[in-house]
Amino acid sequence: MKELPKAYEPRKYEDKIYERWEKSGLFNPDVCVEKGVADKKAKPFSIVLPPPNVTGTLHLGQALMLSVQDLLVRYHRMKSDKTLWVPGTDHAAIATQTKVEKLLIQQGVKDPRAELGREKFLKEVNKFAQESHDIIVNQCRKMGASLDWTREAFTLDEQRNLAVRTMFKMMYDDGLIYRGHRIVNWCPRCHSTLADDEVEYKAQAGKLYTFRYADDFPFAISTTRPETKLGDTAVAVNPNDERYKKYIGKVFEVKKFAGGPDLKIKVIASEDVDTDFGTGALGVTPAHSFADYEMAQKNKLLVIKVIDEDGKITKEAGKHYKGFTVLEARARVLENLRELNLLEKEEDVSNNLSVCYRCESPVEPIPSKQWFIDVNKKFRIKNEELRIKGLKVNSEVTLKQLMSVAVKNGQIEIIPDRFNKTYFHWIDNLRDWCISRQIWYGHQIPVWYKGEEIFVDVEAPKGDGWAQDPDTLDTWFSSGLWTFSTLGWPDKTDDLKNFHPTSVMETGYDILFFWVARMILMTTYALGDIPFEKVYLHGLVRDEQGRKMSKSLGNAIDPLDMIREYGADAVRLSLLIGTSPGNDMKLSVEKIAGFRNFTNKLWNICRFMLMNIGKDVILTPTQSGEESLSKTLADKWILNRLRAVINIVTENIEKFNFSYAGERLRDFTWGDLADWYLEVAKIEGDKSEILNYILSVILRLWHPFMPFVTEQIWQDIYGKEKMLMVEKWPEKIKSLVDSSLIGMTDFDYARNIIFQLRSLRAEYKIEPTKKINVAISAGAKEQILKDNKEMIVKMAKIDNLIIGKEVKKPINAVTFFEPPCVTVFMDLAGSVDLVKEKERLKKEIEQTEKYVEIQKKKLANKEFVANAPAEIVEKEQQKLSECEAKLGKLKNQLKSLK
RNA sequence: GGGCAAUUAGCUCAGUUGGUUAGAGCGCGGCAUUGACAUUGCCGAGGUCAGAGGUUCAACUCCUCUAUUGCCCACCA
Repeated sequence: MKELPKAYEPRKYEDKIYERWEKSGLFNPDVCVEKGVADKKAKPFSIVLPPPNVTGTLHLGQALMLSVQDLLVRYHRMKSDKTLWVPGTDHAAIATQTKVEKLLIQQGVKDPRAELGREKFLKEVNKFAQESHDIIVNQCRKMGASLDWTREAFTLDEQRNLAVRTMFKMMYDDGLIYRGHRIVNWCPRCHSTLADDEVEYKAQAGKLYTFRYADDFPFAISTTRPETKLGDTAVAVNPNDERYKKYIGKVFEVKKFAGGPDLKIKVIASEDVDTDFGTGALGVTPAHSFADYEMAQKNKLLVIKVIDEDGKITKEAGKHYKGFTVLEARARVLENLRELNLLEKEEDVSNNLSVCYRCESPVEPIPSKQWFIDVNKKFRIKNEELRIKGLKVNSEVTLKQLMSVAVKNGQIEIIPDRFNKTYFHWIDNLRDWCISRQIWYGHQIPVWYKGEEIFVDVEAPKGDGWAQDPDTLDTWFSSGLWTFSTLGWPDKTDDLKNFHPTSVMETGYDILFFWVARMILMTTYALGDIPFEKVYLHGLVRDEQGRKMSKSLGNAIDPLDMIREYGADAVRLSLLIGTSPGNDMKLSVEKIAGFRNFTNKLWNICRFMLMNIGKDVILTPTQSGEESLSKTLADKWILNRLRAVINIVTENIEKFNFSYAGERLRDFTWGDLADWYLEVAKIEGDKSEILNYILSVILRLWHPFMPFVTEQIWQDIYGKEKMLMVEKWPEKIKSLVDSSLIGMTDFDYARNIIFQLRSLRAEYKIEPTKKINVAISAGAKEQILKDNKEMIVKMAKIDNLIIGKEVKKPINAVTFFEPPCVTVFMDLAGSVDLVKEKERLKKEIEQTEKYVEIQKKKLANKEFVANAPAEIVEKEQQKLSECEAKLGKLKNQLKSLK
């Protein structure tokens, strides 16, 4: 029999183990079927990995996501499901391009895009992306992620590009994608549009200025952005506002506003105008505000663009302003207004500045011609195999409705469910999605122009003179296809048939809208099916003080450093235990170190068990027949505990309560098994079979949580032919013995006595040299003590135990000193605690009796039974029988105490 | 402005559909130790479960209000 080294050193084993796993091919479900690990007809279980961006290295958020998903995947693989976990990476358009631009600028290229041109620039980006990809993929391996690398995908590879083009064409033909001149969010630094949810808001101290357009303008307006007023074409007032009613419909001409352009200001009415804000009159700038644009549409106002794509003032604002930046222009407008004595008031206000979520530069709403997805347009459902409940083929729906139905009808379950509300709220407020981006890195829009002609198709048009739209698609457009594009769509592949819809989508709640919602949109539209059955949202990983981890704060924990120092298993446990879905978690190095201690503990538990199993026994993992293994009270006890823990762990993994499952398993392993059972085993001896059984069960239970150390132990014990990764998950045992049955409570009773005996020396200040005899009278429980006398004596570290009738002097818990021995007399049958216990039981019985009475009356009430829904009556009935059973149990307990 | 969540031991958090005496890890104090493990074991201190009301035989758990903190959405120019 082999022996394990004294301490577990993750670094020595992890890479080798991963290599063996990968080489075995068993990450691939097809190989599992081939090798008989999973049945061909087995239930499929599939997850598609949320693709990490190719912009950097693995961070803790991704470590968390890999831990959770690998836990699920390993669990299902061990349950013999046909289990697939598809890896991939995301090209992350703007993010990657921005990063490469920064790097090039650092290298001395002043304006990378202008200097290199599209082709050369993209070459640089691709080079960077490839390097970054290699790093991150390798880091996923370090975490132990059992991803099927043979199916790896990239959001920007050939297959995915085909999917994107196909999708674009489909939506275009359905009239869902259109090109329009609209107000869009524009980032002057990225030089691109942004989707609504790519805009973030930062609270800022600002100023609210109140001024008149001109001396002869009848009233003043208020604004925080005076520079945009160069493009005003109207003033909106509330139609009920007595002050301004008379002006509605009138047009005022303003000559050289603030030394700049001539304006024609029409006074219009709008219910949305708050009469109490500022002067109650709102300057309307149709070109640079979403709300104003809408008003302009309604009132047929001119749209004058005064800010351009560089964030500079256009010539429309006149020579006096042309070419200035927004901030410069603001100062200039104010200066002019002051000179003209038009500025009436300046107030400090806090307002929200819109910034780009990637580069944090201020975002400008500007009018621009872009591609949009229309979320409100009705179209006919054409999918032949429509699998969304509540919809019919050929009926008319909007994309919004599709997204909403799939969740509302319960086909997609979001965990935790409170995010349902957020999801629906988001859909309600959703506007058309601007999908074109003026960046180079991404899927180029499959649209070609020749003069006035437009051509939209999957492939480029034949013939000369066609030029493809230079813009690329929003990165979320391609990510939205991820669950099915990775499985081969638009081809009708076996993978698609077998593994779609996927079982679980596991990701952070921060991209519920960005990504999860878009996947639902794209999938329901393209396939007429849901993308996944369950959405499990994890929280953000924060530092000890609850701050976001970031490089600039210097509080970021690098998962790879942690893996090197404490092992991947410790990192995984620290991310899985003590966390709950949808809630942020705080992580510290100490916590990871704590779990490193546990991996080592498990190692040593196994090491010890191995030493006690006996050197000549050839071990094979066992799964059944444990009944015959229990010989002593302690055996019975530990097997009962083990059964309970198998059930708890299994049930809670199924319910996505990974933290609880792990905690209970740890409590069992450390508390029950190591601290108690193994100590007893030292005394009782001859435990080969039962230890072998327990060992093979706990290793399997732990494997999804900490795959490396468990696999290493497994192979050391059972040989390299056997791979724990594909061993069968322990069966749930349905007929679990009730915890109140003798096997459990009796050992707990004995354990209790041992606790008391152990503290005798301290309590009575007995010198270490003296021997202790204990005389116990314990009433009804005396038989237990007699049966387990030897074990108790040894565990309690006393010298002799005299039980029951053997006690000559009936004395209540006093000591009798008799050098060189000490005899302690204990009367446990009449201890104070028992009196308290009786009182407690009586009270409880009283309460329960009352309840039973009430319940009985309720159920005797014919009116209630006849009118209430059957479910409720049944539930009440159940409650009653439960309580009656409990009452019986309590009475028995009370009896046994007397 | 609208919404969501959190508030339990010094710290980080569990507490599974209301039901025995509210738990764990870390930290703290004490004791132990030569062969599984100092990356250890045992014992202990420490909680009016944020506050107030309500429902109930029974509330950390359900309801209402209040306070504090965090997040999301919208946005008033």
